[in-house]
Amino acid sequence: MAAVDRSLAAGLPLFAGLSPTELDDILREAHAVHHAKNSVVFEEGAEAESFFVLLHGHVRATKTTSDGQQVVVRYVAPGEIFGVAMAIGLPRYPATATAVDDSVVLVWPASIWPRLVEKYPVLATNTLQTLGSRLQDSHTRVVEMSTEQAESRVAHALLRLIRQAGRKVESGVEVDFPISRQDIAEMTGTTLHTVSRILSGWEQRGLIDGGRQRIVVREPEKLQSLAEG
Amino acid sequence: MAAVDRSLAAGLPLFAGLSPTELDDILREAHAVHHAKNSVVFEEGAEAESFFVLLHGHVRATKTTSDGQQVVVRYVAPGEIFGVAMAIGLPRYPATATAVDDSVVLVWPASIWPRLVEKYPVLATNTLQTLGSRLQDSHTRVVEMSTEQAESRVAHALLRLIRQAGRKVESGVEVDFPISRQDIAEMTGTTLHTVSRILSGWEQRGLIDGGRQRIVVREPEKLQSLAEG
DNA sequence: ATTTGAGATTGATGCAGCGCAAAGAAGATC
DNA sequence: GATCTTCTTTGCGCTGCATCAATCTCAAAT
Repeated sequence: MAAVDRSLAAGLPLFAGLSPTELDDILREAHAVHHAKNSVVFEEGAEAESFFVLLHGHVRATKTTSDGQQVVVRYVAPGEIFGVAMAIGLPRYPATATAVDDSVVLVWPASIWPRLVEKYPVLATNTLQTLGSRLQDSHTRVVEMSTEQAESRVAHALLRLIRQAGRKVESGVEVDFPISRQDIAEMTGTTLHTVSRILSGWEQRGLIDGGRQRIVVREPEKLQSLAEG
Repeated sequence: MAAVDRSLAAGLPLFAGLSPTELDDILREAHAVHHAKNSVVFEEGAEAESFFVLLHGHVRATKTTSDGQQVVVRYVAPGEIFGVAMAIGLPRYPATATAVDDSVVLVWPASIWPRLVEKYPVLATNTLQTLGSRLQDSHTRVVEMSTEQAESRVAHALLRLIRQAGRKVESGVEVDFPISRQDIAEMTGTTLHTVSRILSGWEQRGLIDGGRQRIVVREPEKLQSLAEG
């Protein structure tokens, strides 16, 4: 098992309130794993054998319906814990996690979670915060899908993407991992075609720059006003 | 402050793993409050001064958009913890909670949550489970709203309602609190009109019995097959 | 018993966005 | 550099559901 350096993990929200020694104790049980772009970290329905922290890269969580349609549940940003099925009492992963970029994750055996939490209860409270903000996000999405129409939903989704994973470039802010129109459709409950039309429109109006699996937002404020209808 | 009898709270998932003495210690800080039908327990955006456990009745959580549209986030069943803003790091309630029936809730000051969790870490892990299943529900809803059409979504919502709050009657299973077509519309992201048409159709086919703020499901299996498309 | 207001039904109309189709553009592979 | 694959664009017809509007019904209030 590869030893994991403390400096990689110090400062992550999950480990807030732990001393360096305690952190070392926790990291001793982990190992770092590299995932190539487009490789699957874990599959929906598989036994939840591990839980994870994303150190570098980006991971997409998706659910698939019985008739094969995919829905993007969320994107995991560096520093986040994910795959916590065990912590919430699920024996299996509820979604599929795919690296959308070359990524590095810390991996712990799920079986040690109860022991770890008993020893360091702050892990539970920190995870509670993470889960809480995910729940907020999910509810926000439900509200948006209930009340807004496609263009506003796509605008909101794009704004969220650049907030969580935006990289400054000369012309604006770019989503810093490869993302297709299909992905955005699966995030917003529309179709590839509708998203393509909407983004083309925005590009003509100079709000964004498009490209193959690339989006640069030039005018976040104008996008914001579109998002609000 | 009214003393709360241990027998009311023993056996609730939130308190799993606590001894009777520990439970008493926690209940000492709580008081029971009655809420009349249609009264508000807490309001979206208000300072999160308390957290709650529902002992009896039913509570609806809703969010309101800037333009005044309501969305039903979920219904709280007896035994559940709710209003846990503080535990997930929010200074304000993210939704409005309304008693849809005469209800009894236990109330704790939110300020004691950190101290309580420090003393009884199992509270955090139990809350983690609750939050996890809520997150699952919310994701399920996102998936349904992305991929299913109105009739399936209403069928799913109704099945969930009778599962979580169903009462056996001679002709089938009844949702055991008052629920309007408007409420169901707000749960499923459709309109009152669409829900009314759908339920009328089902009633003609003998799947359900309707009534003013009343729904009895006669044929859950047929509803299930509708839900699956 | 009457009133009143909230909830429910039902019809008519319009349109946002989906399904389908076909072609073009940009990387990936060899 | 040629081929292949994946992603994207764009046009068109169609339909599910929202929107608007009118009416009906029942339960609680007085």
